[in-house]
Amino acid sequence: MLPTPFGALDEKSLSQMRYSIGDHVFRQGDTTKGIFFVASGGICLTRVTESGNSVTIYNAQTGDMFAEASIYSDHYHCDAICTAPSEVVRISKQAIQKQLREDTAFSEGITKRLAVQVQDYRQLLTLHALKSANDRVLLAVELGKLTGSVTQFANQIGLTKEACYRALRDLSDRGLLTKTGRGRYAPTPRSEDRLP
Amino acid sequence: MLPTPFGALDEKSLSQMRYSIGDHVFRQGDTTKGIFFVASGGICLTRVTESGNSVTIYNAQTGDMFAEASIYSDHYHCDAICTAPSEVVRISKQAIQKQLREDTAFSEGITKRLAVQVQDYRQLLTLHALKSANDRVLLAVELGKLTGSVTQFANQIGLTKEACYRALRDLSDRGLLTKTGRGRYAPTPRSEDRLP
DNA sequence: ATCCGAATATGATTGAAATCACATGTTACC
DNA sequence: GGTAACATGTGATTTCAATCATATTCGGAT
Repeated sequence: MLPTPFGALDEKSLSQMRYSIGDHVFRQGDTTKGIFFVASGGICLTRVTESGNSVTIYNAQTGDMFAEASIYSDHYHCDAICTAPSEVVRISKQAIQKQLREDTAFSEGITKRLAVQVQDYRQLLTLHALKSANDRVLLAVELGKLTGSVTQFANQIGLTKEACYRALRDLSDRGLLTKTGRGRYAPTPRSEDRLP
Repeated sequence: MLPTPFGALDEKSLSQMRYSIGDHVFRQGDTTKGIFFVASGGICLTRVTESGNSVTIYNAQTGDMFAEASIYSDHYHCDAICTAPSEVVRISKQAIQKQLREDTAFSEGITKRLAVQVQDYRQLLTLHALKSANDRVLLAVELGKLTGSVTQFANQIGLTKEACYRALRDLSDRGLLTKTGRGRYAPTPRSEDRLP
């Protein structure tokens, strides 16, 4: 089932697609055909900068949507690349625009989604503003950003994987993080949280 | 003046407030009263994570708005703390909700504003992802970010002012930028742009 | 007119992350 | 079972931005 408010849309405005690792869902510059929902798998949104660097701007996992803002622009501004065998639902742009005009609840839902996205980006920017690798990694882990691989995590927070591993080890040594498995780390609960 | 489309709102739905350093604009858990515009000063949004740490999620400066998503939730999910003597305009939640229902242009304006912000934040994130000071400064100048003081510019793009001055000089020496005055730099037109 | 604070600008030093290199572990696939 | 691809993890070295220091210029207040 699609997340609110997209459940209100007609079946005809949806297309089920399947992708393999490395497949492009769309490319930077393509004309916008709609927005997407990851039924299963993972789609990574990356943008190639002028200097040739590829930066991850969002890592959509099962249950996530992506390219929501494309309703308001003519072309995609990033690449969407499949990182795991995926089932993706494409929601037609025309259908969304029609529903926006005719259904106020739908319109409200869209606005809420965008507001949340703005919050997420502000959070990411705040993260990138931290200069120390330790500070950055600690905050990112506490915000729950370390879900997949450390490599992806490192890319998302703007560090090399090596710097990331080192920071994770250092923070674990200092007791600020707890290593819960190979490549798995969690924040160590603060003393205030424990009962006396 | 408030950014579009908030100018459409009645004067009665706005409250001008003044805060000193350390004052709370609102607290995590407070019932939502509206969204905010920083007329001058600075407001820091912090959140207490599950592990008990207090983390900064956004640092709103003069001209920024914050807590937009609170229109759609009953309680604020972070603290808003004043970091510099500030003038803040509170925009009533009820007034916004009323306007959203009754004024389609206003509703569309909100949505477009959020969509534009999403694009802007993506651009800023792309900028921050560049590791080299030269690359970052060059791209930022090309994007027209250097309008006010170099000090502000440096802060915006996540570099120290010293690193910024050095990059500006280096890029000028290499001919990629042109110094147009004290603290003023502009991109050197590429050869493709000049007529033969 | 002059005093003060902030911005501009640059030089010297240091420190931390990038880079390079490499070993091991894990998973998927033939 | 073998191997290819990739993730995890760490050590050694280099690079480059942060930091510290200092001089000059500009604008606003007295």
